[in-house]
Amino acid sequence: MVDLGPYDVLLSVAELGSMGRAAERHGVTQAAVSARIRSLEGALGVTLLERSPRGTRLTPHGALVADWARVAVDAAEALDAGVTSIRSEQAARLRVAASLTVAEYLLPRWLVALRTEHPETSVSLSSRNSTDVAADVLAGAADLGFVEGPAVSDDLDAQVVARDRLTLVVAPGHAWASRRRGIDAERLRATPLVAREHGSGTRAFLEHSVGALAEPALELASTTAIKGAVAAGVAPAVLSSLAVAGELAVGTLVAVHVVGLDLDRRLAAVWPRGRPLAGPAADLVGLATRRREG
Amino acid sequence: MVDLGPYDVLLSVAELGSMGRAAERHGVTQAAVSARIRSLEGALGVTLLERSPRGTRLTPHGALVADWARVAVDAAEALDAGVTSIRSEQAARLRVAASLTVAEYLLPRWLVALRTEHPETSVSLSSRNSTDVAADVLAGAADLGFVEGPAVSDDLDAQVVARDRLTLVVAPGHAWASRRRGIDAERLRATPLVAREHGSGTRAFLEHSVGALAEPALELASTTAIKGAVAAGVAPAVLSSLAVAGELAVGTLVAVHVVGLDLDRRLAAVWPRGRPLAGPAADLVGLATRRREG
DNA sequence: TGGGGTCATAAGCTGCGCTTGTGCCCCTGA
DNA sequence: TCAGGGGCACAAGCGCAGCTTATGACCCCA
Repeated sequence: MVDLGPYDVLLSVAELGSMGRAAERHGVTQAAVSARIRSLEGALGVTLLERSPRGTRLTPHGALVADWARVAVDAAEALDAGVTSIRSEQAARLRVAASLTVAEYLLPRWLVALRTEHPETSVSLSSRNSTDVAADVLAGAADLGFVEGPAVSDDLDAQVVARDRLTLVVAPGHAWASRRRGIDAERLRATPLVAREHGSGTRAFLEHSVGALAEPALELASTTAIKGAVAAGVAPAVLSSLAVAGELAVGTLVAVHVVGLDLDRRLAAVWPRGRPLAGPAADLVGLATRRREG
Repeated sequence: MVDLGPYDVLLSVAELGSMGRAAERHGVTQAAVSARIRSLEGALGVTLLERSPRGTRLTPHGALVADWARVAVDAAEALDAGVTSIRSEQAARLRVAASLTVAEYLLPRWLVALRTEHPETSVSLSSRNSTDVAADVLAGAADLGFVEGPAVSDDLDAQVVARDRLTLVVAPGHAWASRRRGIDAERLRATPLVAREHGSGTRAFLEHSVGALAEPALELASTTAIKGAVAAGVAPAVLSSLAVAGELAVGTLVAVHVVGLDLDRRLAAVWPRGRPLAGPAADLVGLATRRREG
């Protein structure tokens, strides 16, 4: 597996314009940075940085590699922020409970941002379904919750932090893929889908919107596995737009409109009613909201 | 920086259902896999795998971590496939020249797929603008090219492998973000944008569609930097839908419709006319096409 | 009841990447 | 004109992470 360390360093050098400053940011020696970059260049056989006595700039090759690397490094940082928050810290200053869609796609990046803006805040995350999240927050087992759909309890204050849309997706070769008009809800109800095991909030929301569904064609444990099965032509699936944005852009999956159905969902932060948000919880909600509202 | 090795192993274990088989896939001992997983669990303070004498399954915690990890590992693999193809191999069996959008967003994943389907194929990649790509292919300096927009020369055969759409994006707080109707082309022409240095094919295509543009508000070296500037409210930008799909889904950026303008683009593979595709070049084009067509 | 499958543990070795220390080069400013 | 500082590169030595090998415990099934 690739070691992202050198690429992380490369990105810092590119941003800061000097190996010395990048070394400082990473808490290592300038010599270490120099060696890392050189060995990276050695492995690639091209120079990535244009050195000068005044500093350092990316070469065109370097810019391409840096763009690729940014994606990987960002994903790795999100992963790290996520797993750090899972580590059951008794010392955690902020206990968050989140439903699956939020935990899977949104929270890691929020945690990365929170870490840079408020490094002193430690977060502990537990992933539950939406009703359990509400229960945890009401019982004081969590300071802050994130749920799918409208507010679940009158005893909670809520703030919408994101939206998504349940999206019917099929493989590019599927008959539905070329239907410009989409399909109707009846057709969807009658079709076996690829679904998540233990049908989470997504499935409940879908059944609430279209009515009872056919038995799943296949039940899988992870969203990634579902996407793979759909792309392989097993059956269609209904997933959050957050989950399939990349695949839709690249064309690995195709979205199919469902006539007359509005599958927009609000993703909201919730906390005990009447107790104004403060401290780390307010930081996190503010940061999450800012990502949408500017 | 996070070491993705243990997560890669975790994903293999989850997929194969046993540490021993995962060890085999990675070419290491079962003991090494066991140790890696244990140390990962130790660092997190939770168990990720449910061990049994018949094998191993993800716990709910494990499933969440695995979904996060899949994103990071995939990105790292794409990065690795990309840099491997930059390594100027004299032994390369397939020389590819690609324009920036294709090189940045599409090719790495194609190369990952090519590596698994045809491990014996080594690829060398050079990133040029579309006209240079065509010239390289015609001159025999590249076996296969990928260009933006319609075919550039009558001496080349072409095959559309993907589409994208140039997209006007602004920060969520920008005045245009709330305009349901979008803005007209005149407004776009008159507005200084954040642009890429040395305006690549994207800028040329845009000027071809809407006419001469205002002087850029800011010129930056990487797409990532442009997205950051737009999100920070510096100015709008026009980028490939491939570049902004994730940000649009999450809400970090907002797409603005430009009335009466069709910015759809075809991304095509090109090769010398009359010489039917064969060998590694045919593999790659086929694989890239299949990702769209099923 | 033994054989094949699973995972865990212990001991020992290897190699990668760090630090420290130094050298060279270029620009700047007194 | 020359000293100083900031830039990067090179060499020597060390520490530790993670591997392998070898073995043990457990469970299931024939």
